[in-house]
Amino acid sequence: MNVEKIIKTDKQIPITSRTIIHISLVETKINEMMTAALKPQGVSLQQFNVLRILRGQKGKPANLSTLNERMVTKMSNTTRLVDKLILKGYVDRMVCPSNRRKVEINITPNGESALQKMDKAIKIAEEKLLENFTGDDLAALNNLLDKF
Amino acid sequence: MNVEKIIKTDKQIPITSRTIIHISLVETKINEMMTAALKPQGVSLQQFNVLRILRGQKGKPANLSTLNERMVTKMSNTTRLVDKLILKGYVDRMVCPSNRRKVEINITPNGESALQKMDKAIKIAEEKLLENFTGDDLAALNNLLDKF
DNA sequence: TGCATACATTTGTATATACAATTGTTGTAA
DNA sequence: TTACAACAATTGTATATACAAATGTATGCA
Repeated sequence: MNVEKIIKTDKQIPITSRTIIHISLVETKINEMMTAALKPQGVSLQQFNVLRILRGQKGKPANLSTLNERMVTKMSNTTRLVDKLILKGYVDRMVCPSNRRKVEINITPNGESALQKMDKAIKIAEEKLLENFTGDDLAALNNLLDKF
Repeated sequence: MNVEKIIKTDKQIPITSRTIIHISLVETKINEMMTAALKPQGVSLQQFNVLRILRGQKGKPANLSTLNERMVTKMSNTTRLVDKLILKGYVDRMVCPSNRRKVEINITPNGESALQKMDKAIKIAEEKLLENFTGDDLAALNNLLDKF
């Protein structure tokens, strides 16, 4: 991790920036590894997250606002994200009968079994990412991140 | 920060994922605040980083590979990033006379003064982001992030 | 009933990014 | 010298994302 190198390029960068830059670098690394892990399944990280949320619904359909609330994405993208999952046959979408403004999104059996494969790949990637951490480290890290 | 809410949506998400998701959420928050801070100056976070690197060169021109090495971006984007900074008059680019495959990129006086305004805006955003952190917290956080 | 307003989602458009292929330049070995 | 590989940057294309505007639906109220 080359934080120091970046900081040192410009003496006028304040020390507090180090943390900010460091987080950004770590996040980039995480993103790259997760994306690579999901590549064989042909889904993006965001698509994977949608599938996980849907599984957590346990059959109860989710509408777009719910998905959006639990994700890190903007509303306009959620529509297109779901579009792509439909194309892959991993979810289906229908107009909510009780309120036709809403849509109901469900994970398909096909989606569930694909998700299981993704879980395995993600788990391996995570173990690799976190190999230097003890349980206490992780707890401490979470506590610190909560301060943001 | 709504990490728990996300985790709880799907019981099958392993505990270690909490940290990973948490970092991603924090990074998103940082990104949003920094982007908002830079908006009045009309530059993206990436463009700001290029300008900082160029300032650190102290007049010595940087070529694209150098910029790229110190950034979190892919090569193909660096070209277009610099294109935009040229349009704004913040940097200039010329073919390197000693090796015509390379280019030399410099920050302009115009760019330097714009960068000073950006520094101020970023500093304010950072202080807001880090208001709950002590110096020890920041040191601990950096140490933990180094384990990635 | 009719109309304004709020809600849920979608679409349009500009910009950003990733990845692969391409261009132009240099170094080097037959 | 020429042919070929390596290098540095750029371009093409597909996909992703942000933001604003538009669509269709429901609700409240005169």
